[in-house]
Amino acid sequence: MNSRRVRQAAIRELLRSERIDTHERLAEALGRRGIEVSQSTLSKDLRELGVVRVPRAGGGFRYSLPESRGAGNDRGAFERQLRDYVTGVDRAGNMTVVKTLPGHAQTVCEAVDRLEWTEVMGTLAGENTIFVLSRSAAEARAVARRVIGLGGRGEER
Amino acid sequence: MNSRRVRQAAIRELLRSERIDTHERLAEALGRRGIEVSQSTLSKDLRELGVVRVPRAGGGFRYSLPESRGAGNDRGAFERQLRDYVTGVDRAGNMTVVKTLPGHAQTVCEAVDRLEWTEVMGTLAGENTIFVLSRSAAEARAVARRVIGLGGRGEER
DNA sequence: GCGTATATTGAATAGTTATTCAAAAAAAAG
DNA sequence: CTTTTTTTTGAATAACTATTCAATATACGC
Repeated sequence: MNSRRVRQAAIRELLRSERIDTHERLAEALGRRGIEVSQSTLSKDLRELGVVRVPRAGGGFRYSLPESRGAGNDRGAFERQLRDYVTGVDRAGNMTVVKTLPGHAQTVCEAVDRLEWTEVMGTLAGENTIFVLSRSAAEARAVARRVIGLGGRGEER
Repeated sequence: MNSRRVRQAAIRELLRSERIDTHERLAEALGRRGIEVSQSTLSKDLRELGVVRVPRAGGGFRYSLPESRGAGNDRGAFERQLRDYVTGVDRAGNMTVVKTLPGHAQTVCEAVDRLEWTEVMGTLAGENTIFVLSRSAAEARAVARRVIGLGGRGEER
């Protein structure tokens, strides 16, 4: 049959472009594209596609495809990591402090490194905190702004 | 309080060493280590740790930590990908055909490349199929054996 | 074509996970 | 130490996802 592959292709496309968090919403989104499908079938589809439901920093979830990690410099993926794992941003002098979900500092740190922002001199990751060193306070402010811009909710408490 | 962090550390350790697929089993495993905890608390813990439930090739699931991908040549990670995504292995002459979950061929292919097995001359990935070219049938047989050895048929851990 | 094997599907249901809410524990403030 | 505030926790429950099973559709062999 054909519709299965067609549907799974549509699912891939959708998950890449939209934030979807339940089978039901996925079914709705597919419906808008003229593809009617039941929740149980979606469950099977998602398993086959290896789709995973990742908790997002701000609460809620998002389905995520296992991206075939290309050359390893996929800017979008790094930014997504910031968006998903960063819980707060603060700054002191030329140092930016980025807080992440526990256990994710290493990952996010790596992402920051790979983004190769000019304002970043170096980084250091702990358990759930990253120190980002800049040459000046102005640059650090820029770093904080960039992180917040990606959705890493700035300044808490 | 303290027990929360202790528990989450234990969870990390457990998920790295054991194949766990439900909160309930996780609670049991923790119980064996003297840590009593409810399902609802585990739900919160797993969210905070960013743990994800990945579908396994042979059926079933496995909780997985978001590994901080190190230098990008983590042998264990590559082998895990084979174990999790490969659904079948076959061979024809000096060509090994590896079947994967739909959409995972690229990923698995990358992993095979990075493992740098001497018997592998080159690889080519489609949608859910990989062709692995070897210099001889004997080598191809070796490749197939290695893949199967990693559980390329949905094994136990 | 026809019959048979295989695959796909959804409704119902079973199984799992997330959230709510109130209690209790810790931490902070006085 | 006492009061107040914040955090952590589990029971109950809501929400969501996986599986079963029977129906239907498709591919296959003849």
